[in-house]
Amino acid sequence: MSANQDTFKKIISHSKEYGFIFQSSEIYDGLSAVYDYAQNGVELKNNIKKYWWASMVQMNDNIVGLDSSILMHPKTWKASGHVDAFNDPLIDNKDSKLRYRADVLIEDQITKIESKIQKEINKAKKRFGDSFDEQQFIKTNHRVLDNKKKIDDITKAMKKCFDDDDLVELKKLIDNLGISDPVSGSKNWTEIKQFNLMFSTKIGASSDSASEIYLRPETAQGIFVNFLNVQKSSRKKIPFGIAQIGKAFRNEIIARQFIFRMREFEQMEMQFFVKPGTQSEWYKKWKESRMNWHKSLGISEDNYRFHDHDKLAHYADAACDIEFKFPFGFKELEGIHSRTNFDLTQHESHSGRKLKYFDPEISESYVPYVVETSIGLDRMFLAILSSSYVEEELENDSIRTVLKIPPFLAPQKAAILPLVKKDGLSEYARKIFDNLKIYFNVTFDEKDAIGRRYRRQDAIGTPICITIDHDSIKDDSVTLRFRDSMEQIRISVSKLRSEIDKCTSLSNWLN
RNA sequence: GCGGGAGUAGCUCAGUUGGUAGAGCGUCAGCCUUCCAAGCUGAAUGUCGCCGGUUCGAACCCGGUCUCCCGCUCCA
Repeated sequence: MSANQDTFKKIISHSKEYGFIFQSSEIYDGLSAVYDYAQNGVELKNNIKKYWWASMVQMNDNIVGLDSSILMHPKTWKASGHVDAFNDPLIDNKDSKLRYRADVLIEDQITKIESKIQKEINKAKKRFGDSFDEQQFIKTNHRVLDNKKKIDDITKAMKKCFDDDDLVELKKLIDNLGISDPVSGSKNWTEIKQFNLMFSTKIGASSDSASEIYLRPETAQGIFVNFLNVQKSSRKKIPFGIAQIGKAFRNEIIARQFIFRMREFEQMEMQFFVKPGTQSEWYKKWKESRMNWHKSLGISEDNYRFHDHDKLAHYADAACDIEFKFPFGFKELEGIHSRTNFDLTQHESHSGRKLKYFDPEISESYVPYVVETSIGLDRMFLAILSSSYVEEELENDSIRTVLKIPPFLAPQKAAILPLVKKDGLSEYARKIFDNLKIYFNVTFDEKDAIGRRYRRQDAIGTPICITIDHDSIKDDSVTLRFRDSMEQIRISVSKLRSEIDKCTSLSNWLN
């Protein structure tokens, strides 16, 4: 096991032990790839949301928020392309243990036949030289015609299988074509199974009137279908953006790596609507802007990199990921996509409604282009957790486990700790706690030796410990002990609020 | 979904050829302590992942199943 995997295991254990993340329905043996956020996890997660929301919506007067529903009209997913793209007929090779998309295997076969035809043409070209009439050759050569017919038959057969949803026929097609595993050459295939990555449920309580509906596989479509409503009611002019935080659902074939790939997950997305032709400039701007946001967290910059997409999705004219160095390697944390006008145009044609913006500057209407920033909240959570988990060796050879979470994201901002329980220290400390809890998430602990209590707070990432001793009662001063440096300073009780605020307030990180 | 590994207290793990369920840490109660874990006393916590089989008897053997980890595979 590599050191990184070891660290990853420790982080998973730590998450459970200190109340960050539990597996869903654990007492029933859990539910695969579904997790719950516990008392400290929910605070951290909420703080990440707050920071993102403040950075995007509060700090940009041309971005507004939205909270659209998880359930949407079924036509949404037809328009977006998910109904087609998220349905894969998959087949396994029993010998090589490899899995393929059945339609891709058949298409590969077609490509092979096409190259046969091309070879035939090239051969003839050589033979006949300048006098070669390619069109005539294709029309008359029986080998070319045979192969053309083959392709035609296969295409038709495949189309029929998909139209009829007939996977048995599709399997027969693979057998009849003698398709073998490109790696092993084996023709020992399993049956074809249909995988639908979208969760479906029924809307309508009575079974006869109920119709199938999907849980959204991404939050973006909720923004697109509301585009004109938001634009008109907010009176925003292009360029402007709509931001949203919400859950999305994917029935992943495999879902692994803790909260990195879950079936129920949360996205923080912003769709930025721009004038056609200006998209690449905005794409660049948001690419840079989003990377700066990540860097503002103070996590080592070596942990981030861009990954520009070579193969673009059907809707995009440019796309990249911001990848983060998770314990299991660099993986996608956020995507920035130039989505063109694909989504809005699709919704126009499927809904029959116009989704055009009238641009007063040029007195013309158009379907805006869209630049999307989309970040996985759970991945962001994991990025922060895994990069802030530190095991420090101290001078006395003891190990200190500490979560060096950016202070404004920490679940608890401060812990109030009476040095000893007696002599009225607890009562005095309790008063301080009651005064501070109005403004911050603070916690109170009087059990065990003071050093151990510091370690407990280190383990959940509390940036400040406030220790009350015998002098405190005399002169109203307390000791502040800082998580990262373990340094201590003495301050007056009256300055506590401003001191904690200075260290942990979100507003210090904006801009 | 396939292959490999694993599942015993909150955590990390012991558990002999099948014979009454264990430790350390943590947690809780109390004592002692004026500043960086491991001082003292006591306590709680387990359907040994789950179901079935073999057996006089199963944490241990067998079958099934669930979950997790690793590798494939898939991935807007």
